[in-house]
Amino acid sequence: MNKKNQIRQKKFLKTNYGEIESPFFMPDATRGFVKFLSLKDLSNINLEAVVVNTYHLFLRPGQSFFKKENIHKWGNWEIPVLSDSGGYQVFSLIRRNKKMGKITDKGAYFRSPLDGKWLWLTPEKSIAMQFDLGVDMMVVLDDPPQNNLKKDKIKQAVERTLQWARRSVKEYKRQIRNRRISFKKRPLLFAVIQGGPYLDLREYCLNGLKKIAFEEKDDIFKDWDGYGFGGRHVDSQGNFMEDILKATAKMIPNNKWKFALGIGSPEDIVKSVSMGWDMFDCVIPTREGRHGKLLIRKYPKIIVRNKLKYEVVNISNQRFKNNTKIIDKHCQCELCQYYNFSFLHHLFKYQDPLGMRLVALHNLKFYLDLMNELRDIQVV
RNA sequence: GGGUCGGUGGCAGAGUGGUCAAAUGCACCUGACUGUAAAUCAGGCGUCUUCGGACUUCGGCGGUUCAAAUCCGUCCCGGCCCA
Repeated sequence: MNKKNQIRQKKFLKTNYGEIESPFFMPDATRGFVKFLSLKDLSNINLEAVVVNTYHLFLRPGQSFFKKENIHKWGNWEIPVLSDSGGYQVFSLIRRNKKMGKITDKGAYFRSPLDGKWLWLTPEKSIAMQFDLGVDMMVVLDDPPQNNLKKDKIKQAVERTLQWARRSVKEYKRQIRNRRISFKKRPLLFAVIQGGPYLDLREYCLNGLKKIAFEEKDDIFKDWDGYGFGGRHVDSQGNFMEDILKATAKMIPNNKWKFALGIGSPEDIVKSVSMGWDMFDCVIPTREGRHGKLLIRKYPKIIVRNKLKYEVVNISNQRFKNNTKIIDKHCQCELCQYYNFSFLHHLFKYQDPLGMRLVALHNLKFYLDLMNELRDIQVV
């Protein structure tokens, strides 16, 4: 470790379901479960928190279901659960495909991909649903624009995000009051900073969010618990938008949690941690795992100047047919303990769910190990 | 032995004179995936290529035709029916 490196200040996020040390990674359990992975699988790799999705759980099993159940009891989640607001679906469903709905100042009007039914998602409904879910951390509904839109369109999305954030806080306070939740037991509330690739818009958005917090401040709501980086963090070529991520992290007060929504690839995470981002969630380890992309760490495990040594291989490639080596003899996951490249390749040639599960699990372990490592060093 | 239907690219299976290097599916090869409409999606899949094309293919051989996977003859092989 060179002299510029310094021991990172230990930070712990306190939730109703325990503390998590920063930085940490949460897999996406969008529909209330991490695809292909059981609670036992997840506990075997010491998973610390998950992200569920308000929109998807709204569709099924539905809000009324959660009037009687909560996500912890129902899904038997004994770790902190964060719910995303459905804001990303405003982007991924509606903004990317107009047939899927429309966005108005009132909220987002979705056509369900499940059965075609229409669903209004407003900032208020999103917050109320997140209370019904009984999660430990929640995010306000936001409007994430494509990065390549004209600046005035992105400004519009920022304005809408701000307006929605204010309505979200009001609903948050209303819910806390009605449910008589103590300040200590409250779910944490995250705002989302939009602004696309424009730093001045990001700054404008952050200032707007701070202003809302100031104006809405009372004995129930003191301030945002954290801020998320909204929208897309990669440009149209898929390059990580390092500068804007770095500048945005710098603007956020250090006593606030910095949530890098949807980030990202292992190297993007390493960079983001060095910028000060604390929290991450991403579908890469699980989705790409199911698609046969296997992350393999290289030894010795060192991270120098934000460079992480690892390789990503497609296990379906013919070259693995006869490779009977163990995948990573240092890895403690089920895949590396019991199987080899060749057998895994075989599982994928038959598209057996076992292969998909094993790789998703392995990749997730890769991410969790990486986060553990990043806790011990301040990467410069 | 007689009759009849059929033999198409790794497999299944379209096509029945030119628009056919030949639909489609599977298999195979490769790539993409970043707050999950994703066990999904995209591309390639005869040979060679200076990426413009060039060359060899639809059981074998031989014809007809300007032109044949497609029509005719014959042979080989397979299914079914009759002896």
